[in-house]
Amino acid sequence: MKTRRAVLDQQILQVEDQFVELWNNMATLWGISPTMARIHGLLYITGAALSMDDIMERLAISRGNVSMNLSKLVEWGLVRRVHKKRDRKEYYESLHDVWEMFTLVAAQRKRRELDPIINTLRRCKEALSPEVLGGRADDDPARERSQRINDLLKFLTLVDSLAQKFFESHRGLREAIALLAQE
Amino acid sequence: MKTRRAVLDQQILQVEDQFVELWNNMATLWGISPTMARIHGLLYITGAALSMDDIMERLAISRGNVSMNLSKLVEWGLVRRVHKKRDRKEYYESLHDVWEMFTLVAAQRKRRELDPIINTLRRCKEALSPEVLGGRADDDPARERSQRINDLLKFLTLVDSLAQKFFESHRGLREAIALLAQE
DNA sequence: TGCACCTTTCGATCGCTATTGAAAATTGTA
DNA sequence: TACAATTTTCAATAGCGATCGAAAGGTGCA
Repeated sequence: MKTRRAVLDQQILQVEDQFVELWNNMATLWGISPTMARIHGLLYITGAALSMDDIMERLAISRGNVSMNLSKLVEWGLVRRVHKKRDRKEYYESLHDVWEMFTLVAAQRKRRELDPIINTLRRCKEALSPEVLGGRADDDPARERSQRINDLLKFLTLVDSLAQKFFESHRGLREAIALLAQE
Repeated sequence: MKTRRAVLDQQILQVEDQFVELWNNMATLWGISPTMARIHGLLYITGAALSMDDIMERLAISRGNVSMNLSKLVEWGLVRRVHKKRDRKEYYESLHDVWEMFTLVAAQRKRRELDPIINTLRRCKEALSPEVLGGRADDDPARERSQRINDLLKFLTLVDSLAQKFFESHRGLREAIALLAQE
C-alpha cells in the first residue's frame, strides 16, 4: 500500500508535467523555442536547482539538446548556473520573479527583432525621400508609400520607447500598467 | 533611354521588395506565418487592391499558397476582399490603420494563445488546492508550486485585462500608452 | 600530473510545417 | 443552362530547424 506522501508526490509530478506542457505551448507567445521553454518551465515550477541528468530524464531529451538549450537560457538570463559543494556537476535554477523574466525576454526581443526592423524602416524611408529620388518630392506613389512607412515607424518607435522606459524603471511603469488594466 | 518615370518606378519597386522582406522578418514578432506576412506586407505597402495573380507574380508564390494565406488574412481581418465591376477576379486590400491592425492581431492572439493558457493554469492551481490534495493544505512542495502558479496567473491576468480594456476603448488607452512612453 | 567525470560540439538524421500543382469546386456571364 | 474564368482543396513533396549521440574538449580531485 502506498503512503499518503507517495500519492501526493505523484499528484505534484502530474501537475508539473502539465505545467511543462503548458510552457511548451507558450513558447510562441514568448518567442522562444519549445524545448527551451519546456526546460525553463520545469526549472520554474519545481523551483529547484536541477542537473543536466535530472532534466534529461524528466523531459526525455538528449544530453546535447539539454546542453544547448540550457546555455541559451543562461544567455537570456532566465536561468542561472549553480555550483554545489562536493559535487562536480553543474546545477541550473530558474529566476523566480515573473516580472523579471518578462522583462528579460522583452529586452532580448526588442534588441533582436524590434531594433533591426526600425532601422530597416528608416532606410526604406530614406530611399523614398525627395533628395534620393531626385527632387521630385511630390511624386505620388512614392509619397504614399513614404507615408505608410512613417505611420508604421511612429507606431514602432512608440512601442520601442515604452519598452525602453520599462527597462529603465521597472517599478513605476509596472504600477502604471497595473493601474491602466484596472480602470 | 529610360524615362525619369521608369527610373522612379524601379526605385519604388525596390523599396517595396525590401519592405516585404522586412514584413517577412516581423512575422515571428506578430506571431503569424512568414508567407502570410509577406503577402500582407505587399498589400500594405502598395496600398492597392491586388488580385491573386498580381501577388503570385510579384512574390513568386504558387496559386494554392496565395489562396490559403489570403483566406487566413481575411479571417484575421487584416485584409478585405474587394470586387471590381466588370471583372470576375477578386481583389484584396490591406487595412491602412496601423493601430487597427495591431489590435486585430493582438485580439486573435489573446483568444488563441493567452486565454487557453490562463485556463490551464487555473486547472493546475485547482489540482494543487487543499481540497483536492485531501486536507493537507500545508504540504510544502505543493504550496510552493501553487504559489508560483499564482504569481504567473497574476501576471497573465493583468496582461489579459490590459488587452481587454484596450480592445474596448481604443482611443483612451492608446493615448495613455503614448503618454507613458513619453515620460 | 593523470584520471575520471562532466559538458560541449557538430555532422547525420528526423519530423514537421510550408509549398506546390493539378484536379475539383465554385462563380458569374452569355 | 452551359461554359469559361477563377478560386479552393488536398495529396505529394520539399525545405528547414530541431534533435540525437558519439567524439572531442574541459575541469577538478587524488
